[in-house]
Amino acid sequence: MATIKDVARMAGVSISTVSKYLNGGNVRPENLEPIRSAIAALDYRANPFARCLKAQRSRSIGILLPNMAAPFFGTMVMALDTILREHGYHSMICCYGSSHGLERDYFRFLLSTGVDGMVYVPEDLSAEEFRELTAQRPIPVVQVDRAIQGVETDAVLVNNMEIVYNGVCGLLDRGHRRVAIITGPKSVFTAKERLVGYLRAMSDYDLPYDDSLVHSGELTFATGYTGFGLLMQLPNPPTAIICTNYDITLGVITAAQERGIRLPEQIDLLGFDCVEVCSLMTPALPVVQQPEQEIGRTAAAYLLQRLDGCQDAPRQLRLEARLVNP
Amino acid sequence: MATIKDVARMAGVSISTVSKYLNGGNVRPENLEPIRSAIAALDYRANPFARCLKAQRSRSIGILLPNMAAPFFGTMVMALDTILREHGYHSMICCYGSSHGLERDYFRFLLSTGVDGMVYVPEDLSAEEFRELTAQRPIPVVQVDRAIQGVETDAVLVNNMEIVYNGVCGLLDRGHRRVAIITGPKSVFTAKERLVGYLRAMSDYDLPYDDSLVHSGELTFATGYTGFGLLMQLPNPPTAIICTNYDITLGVITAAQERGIRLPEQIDLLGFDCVEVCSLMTPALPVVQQPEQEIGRTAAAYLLQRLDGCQDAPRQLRLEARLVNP
DNA sequence: TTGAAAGCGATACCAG
DNA sequence: CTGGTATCGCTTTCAA
Repeated sequence: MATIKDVARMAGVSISTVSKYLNGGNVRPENLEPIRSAIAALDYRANPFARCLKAQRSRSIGILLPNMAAPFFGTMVMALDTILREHGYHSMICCYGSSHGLERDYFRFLLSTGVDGMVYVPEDLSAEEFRELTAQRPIPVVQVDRAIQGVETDAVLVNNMEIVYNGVCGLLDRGHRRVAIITGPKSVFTAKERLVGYLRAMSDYDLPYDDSLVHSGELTFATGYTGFGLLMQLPNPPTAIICTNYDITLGVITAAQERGIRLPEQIDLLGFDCVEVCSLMTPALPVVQQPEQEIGRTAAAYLLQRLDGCQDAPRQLRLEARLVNP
Repeated sequence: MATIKDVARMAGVSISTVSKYLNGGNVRPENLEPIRSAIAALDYRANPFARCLKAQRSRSIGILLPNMAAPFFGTMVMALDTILREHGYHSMICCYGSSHGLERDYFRFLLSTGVDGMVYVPEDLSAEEFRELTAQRPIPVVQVDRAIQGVETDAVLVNNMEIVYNGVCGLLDRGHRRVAIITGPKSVFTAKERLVGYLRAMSDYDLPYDDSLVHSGELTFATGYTGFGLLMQLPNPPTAIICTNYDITLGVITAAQERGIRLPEQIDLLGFDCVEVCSLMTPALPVVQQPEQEIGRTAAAYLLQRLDGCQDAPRQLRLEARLVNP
């Protein structure tokens, strides 16, 4: 690879002049052409490491999330990445999956990689751990989809409580009285909020809390699949179920089909995130759709503002999910 | 951030000694402890840019693909990334979407970023352009899912032709005679191969080629959706349709539902990639499932071997897709 | 405007 | 084994 030195030599000017040219400084007109052609001839490209070493910034953003094979996150990340790129940043994506040690490791890793900022979907980190991790190198972080209680950063969230409340009310209005919920671990922010929405709706309809109707586990297909089985075994099984993420919904639908239970005739269902699937069932199943793209775009905008020096108080935005096929 | 200099000073040794300690060299036992505690006290972490500048390698891999919100690519990338990471590499993911200028731009960008190797799902680059792009900085590239004709790199592909051939034969065996295909642009490697599989099956069953049964467009929902409409308007519409990717399949199913056409009773369908959806339809629709994880893992393995200095002739592997719900 | 020179932080050679 | 030093490629003073 050609270096700036080669360009300087070939153009017959000094290194500094080339550097100035490269960085938009003023260069005597008669020097312009030689520099330009030298760059072209040598196909010169600045070494990014040398540049970052000097500049102390990488123009890269860390993105840390559980899983990007899930359409929700995949779509969100694409939107995020597009905006960041338009502004000269590129992203380093890390997925910690369900392995909890990884979340902390990757957080460390991204920091050590020299990212200028971070978009973070937290799952298992405490406020204290977060602070400890970020103490060394304070960079702007935007929390997305979930927020660690007690950590004050920009956050782009969704109105989980309300949307589930509305969804459950819909089921109750249709006459259901035994409505179950299959949801993620209580430690996960979104799972907790969605559970609250469910509980509040049940309570508003004067239905007593029934522990056997609340099934929580990992945010996986298996949780939905086995959860459905367990609910069906109850002496008094539910007549409707609400799921709180993509994989759980798929698990439930699959389990129902395998048992020959027809949705929504025999068991009513409110799905989450998997609009493609729910909309294609006959009849279409109601499902919560989150504004993935808007989430990504907003997170990008917030982060870019911070990178631009914005010092406003941390903002916490709630975007609206909507009910499809209600 | 603390530098190696700070550590050296605090530990009372020279910079070189610290460096040696860091890189697994031999250090006098009594120096070990001071160095260790200095590192801990200062929370020292090597500056990645300085390190890369010196080492002339970044330990990062570029991943260039059309779209990672698609489950096929999302899953593939997750598997790929996991393996790479286990071997000390991290990945830089770029999606060029449907915007063709981007493919070349991002290729350039990834190269300029200093990646040590690349995993590449090509779409619009010619062999010549590819060679031109890679000429400057020769790094190992593994082509995945698709391969540019005339470019000799490792490639991990799928048996597109055979699987579609088998799928179409299945439809023909069930008595269908008018089988249509909705597929991607002929310029896309996989679309072309899948089309060949279709044509060959039709020809093997002595069915004359009918241009109106072959609909090709972008690999999008819209193509499937409108393609279905067009096919239905034919004076003599098909009785079965084969789709050749995720979005197209979704588009077709949606269009069918909106028109109240029942699958597979009225129109038989062979889907592609969207196993979640097809398996949950009643009855389940046959669908081609690709070994996403294996593709990712194999690509990673190939690349790691090259990074390790392997100079064998380029390998081209065909993994087997399979028919689900046949 | 230009160019010499001092770093940025880490590695590796080589003499001690 | 240790530590001084040159070097990686680039940016940025600072004099001229």
